[in-house]
Amino acid sequence: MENYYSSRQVSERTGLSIHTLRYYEQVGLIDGITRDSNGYRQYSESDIFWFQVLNYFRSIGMTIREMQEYASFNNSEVPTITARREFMESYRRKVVDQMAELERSLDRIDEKITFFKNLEDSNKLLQDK
Amino acid sequence: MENYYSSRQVSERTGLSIHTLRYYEQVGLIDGITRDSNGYRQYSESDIFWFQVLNYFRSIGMTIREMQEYASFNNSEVPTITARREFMESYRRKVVDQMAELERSLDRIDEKITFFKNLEDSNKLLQDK
DNA sequence: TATTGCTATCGAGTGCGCTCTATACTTTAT
DNA sequence: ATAAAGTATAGAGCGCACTCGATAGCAATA
Repeated sequence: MENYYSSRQVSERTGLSIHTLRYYEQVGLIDGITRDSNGYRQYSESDIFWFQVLNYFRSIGMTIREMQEYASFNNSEVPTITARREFMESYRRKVVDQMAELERSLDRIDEKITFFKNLEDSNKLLQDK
Repeated sequence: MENYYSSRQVSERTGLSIHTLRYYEQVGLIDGITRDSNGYRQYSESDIFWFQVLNYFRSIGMTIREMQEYASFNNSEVPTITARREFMESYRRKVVDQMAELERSLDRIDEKITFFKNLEDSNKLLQDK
């Protein structure tokens, strides 16, 4: 009595394109998808849930490679909650690093803007003479 | 009495690879580079200065397209200081937007981490019983 | 029954920003 | 004189994350 869903339905429920669903399968982000007698994919509820997780990861800027690492916890025998938390904490640090990098860029942009403002001011002074 | 520099020299002084120098020329980020009798490029001091500006832009995450827009000020007749300042202010806003996006990601990551921590805590409680 | 529409696979194409390869000519060092 | 090193062009390749196209089988509707 399990419900199955077509590619189209999963695409609509996850916001991922049908092509992306298959692409994620191809790169090993999801497996074990059942097929009907015609070879059509039958996605389960838990497949949809997993795609939603992947979509969440995508939305926070995670790379495919990083998702693959996370996905490997699914096939693991050992307890994975802690591993998952640590993975997220590690990813959090990457995001913090990215923000710091942007912060540095921002400072350098501000210097540039100040530089141009000073130029504009000197030009104005020249014209006032 | 102008000094000229070879690709290699410019590469060393700017930190850009020789291939990147030519690539930047190819996509129109720099032009008017003189050649010697054998067709070898002779970069001027101002070419080097411009490459350093481009490298700065690259370091703050600017795309080639954005650099091209900025480069167009070089060939402009009208006063460009103000245009350049406004361009940088506009780019500044993009960077601020990117930071806000990362900030949102960070919040969502923290939720996830909290979720896992709660799971770990309940597991611990179960084991203590 | 015919047409439309959904699904399948495989492989190519896209956009970004390089990066590298192949081939050929020139310059410099031994 | 020869070999090594530098420069030139044109075009291919790369890594990422899709995205699209071609072709074909299967399904639902008029």
